[in-house]
Formats: sequence, C-alpha cells, structure tokens
Amino acid sequence: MSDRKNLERVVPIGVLAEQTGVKVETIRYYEQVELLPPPERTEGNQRRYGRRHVERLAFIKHARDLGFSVDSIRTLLKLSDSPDLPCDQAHAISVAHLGEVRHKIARLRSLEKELERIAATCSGGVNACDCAIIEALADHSQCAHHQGGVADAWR
Amino acid sequence: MSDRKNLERVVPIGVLAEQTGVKVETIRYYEQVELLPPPERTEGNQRRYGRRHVERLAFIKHARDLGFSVDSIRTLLKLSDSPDLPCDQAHAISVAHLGEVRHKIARLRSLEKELERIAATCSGGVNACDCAIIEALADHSQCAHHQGGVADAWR
DNA sequence: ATACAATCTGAAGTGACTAGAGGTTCAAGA
DNA sequence: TCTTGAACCTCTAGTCACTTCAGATTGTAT
Repeated sequence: MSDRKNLERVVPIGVLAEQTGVKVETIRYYEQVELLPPPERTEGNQRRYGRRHVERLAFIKHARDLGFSVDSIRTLLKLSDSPDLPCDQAHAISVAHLGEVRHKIARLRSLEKELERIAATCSGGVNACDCAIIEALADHSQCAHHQGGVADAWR
Repeated sequence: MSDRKNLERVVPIGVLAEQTGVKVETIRYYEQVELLPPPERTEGNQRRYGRRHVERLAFIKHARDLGFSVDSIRTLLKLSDSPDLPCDQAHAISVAHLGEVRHKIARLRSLEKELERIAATCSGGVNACDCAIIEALADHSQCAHHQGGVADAWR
C-alpha cells in the first residue's frame, strides 16, 4: 500500500452527492457559505472528497432534514469539532428547535381545520356559486384564529 | 355633504396598515406585484386608499395567513372579480392546499418524534458528554425516517 | 414658521438554495 | 493515441415573500 493508494477513498463531487443525497450544486453552496471545508483539488481543478467530508456532509444533511437552520448547524459543527466544550449549547439549540416545531404543528392544525371548513362549504359542484371559498376569504369574521396571523407557520 | 366630503373615508398607507395588520412596506410590495391596484394619490404623490382597497387587502391578508401563495391569491382574486366564472378553480386550489398542509403536518410530527428522542438522550446536565445530540446528528442510522428527507416540511 | 412624523422611490439584502451559460477535465472505448 | 461525452468548473442571476436602508419629500400640529 503506497502513499498513493491511500487516495483510493477520494471521490468526485458527483459521487459525494449520490452517497449523501445532497445535490451537487448544494454541496458547492455549502462550501461557499463555509459549512463544508474546501476539499483537495485535482491538477485539473476538480474537487476530490475524503471520508471526513462524507461524514461532515451527512451530519449537515441530517440536521437540515430536521429543519435546523444553516446557522444553527454551523454552531453544532463547531461544538462537534471541539468536544471539550460543554454540550449545553447543543441541547439548548435542540430544545428551542423542538419548541418551534411544536408551534408550527399547532398552527398548521388550526389552519387545516379552517381549510377543511372552507373547502367543504363549496364542494366545487356543477352549479356555479357565489363561491363560498372566496366569501370565506373575504370575510375574516367567520374564522377561528381571529386574533393573530398563522403565516409564521410557513417560515 | 359635498363631493369633497366623499373623500373622508380615504386613508393614507399607515392607517391602512393599522386597519389590516399588513405592514406599510408589504402593502407597497403588493402593489408592485399587482395584487393590490394602485390607489389615488395626493398632489404631493402620497397614496390614499378607499374602502375597496381595505377589503381587498383584508382578503389578501387572510389568504396569506392561510398559507396561500401570492400566485394562488392572484388567481383567487381574479375569480372573485368575475363572479360569472365557475368556482371549480377556487375549489381545486383550496383542496390542493389542504393536501399540502396535511403533508407538512405529517412530516413535522415525525420530526417532532426524532427531536424528542435526540433532546432526551442528552439532558444538558452538568456533566460534559460526548454529546448525544451531536452523535445522533452524525449517525443517521438511528433515526426513523431513514429513507427520505423531511426538509420539505420547511418550505 | 417650524418641527417632526409619515411618506416617497429605488436598490439591495434575506435564506437556502436552484438554474443556466459557457467553458474545461476525466475516463472509457476504438 | 485519439475521440467522445458525461461530469466537472466558475460566475451570475433567479426564486419567494418580503424587509431594510438611504436619502428626499410631504403633511400636519403647534
């Protein structure tokens, strides 16, 4: 096993993309915003990734799937890079995030209710109607969550 | 009551914002993207809105709160402007949207489960840990929704 | 008359990518 | 060795629904 053979695990960006389920463009984007450190390059300037990169990108992917912001992930990565720090911060991020998720679920539920009500009143039948959906949207007074917008659930 | 007195219900943008709960900048944005028709102006070029505008903006606000896209709202508004058209399209938009909402709820629920699990394993206690949260994020294999990303729930 | 809040326009920034143009490199088959 | 053609490169701009900013103007109360 020569020095050169140690490079066998080195893969181009397309393979990394396949292995992690992250698109090629997104990988380059992550490098740009400094989530993923710049990898080695071939003489022809193409990126070649090692096992460390695969792991780190998997970490990022998983955290993104869980809805953590890129900024939170940056913090989480810093923590995982320096294991001597206490993990209180990681715990705080997760708990805060769990709170947000629950909040979103609650809002979406009430949204679901109202959409059900709205969609049910006009069943979209053959007869034209002074459409109940449009009326419902025009007349805010019928609706349950009268006091505050629900739009936050979408951010 | 002279002709001029008919303008009494006419309000500047700040008042419209207060009445509808939509920010001033957002109102101008809605005008720019042609959701809200351009209002009259004073001699000094300031916007003055009438009752029609208040109603239309309330419609838009309500629909946005319900998570309809600006594009869907444009269609909905066109429909409400021409009541002779059948409302099938409005119904279709609502039903599709309801489907999306339910999808999001389902995804967020499975997310909630995993975050609960992750946050519980490391309770952020006094002892430093080889942080369980970070481990959980690094090791995708422990997680339930192994086969597909959940990130869509955030869009 | 003056102060000052409200309004105006236009451009740029946000987050987290995605898409496209136009060019270069790599690896496999002939 | 040469030739394809897929994969790669950089850079720019676009997406959505706003938000923020700078710098100028207008409306209104005292």
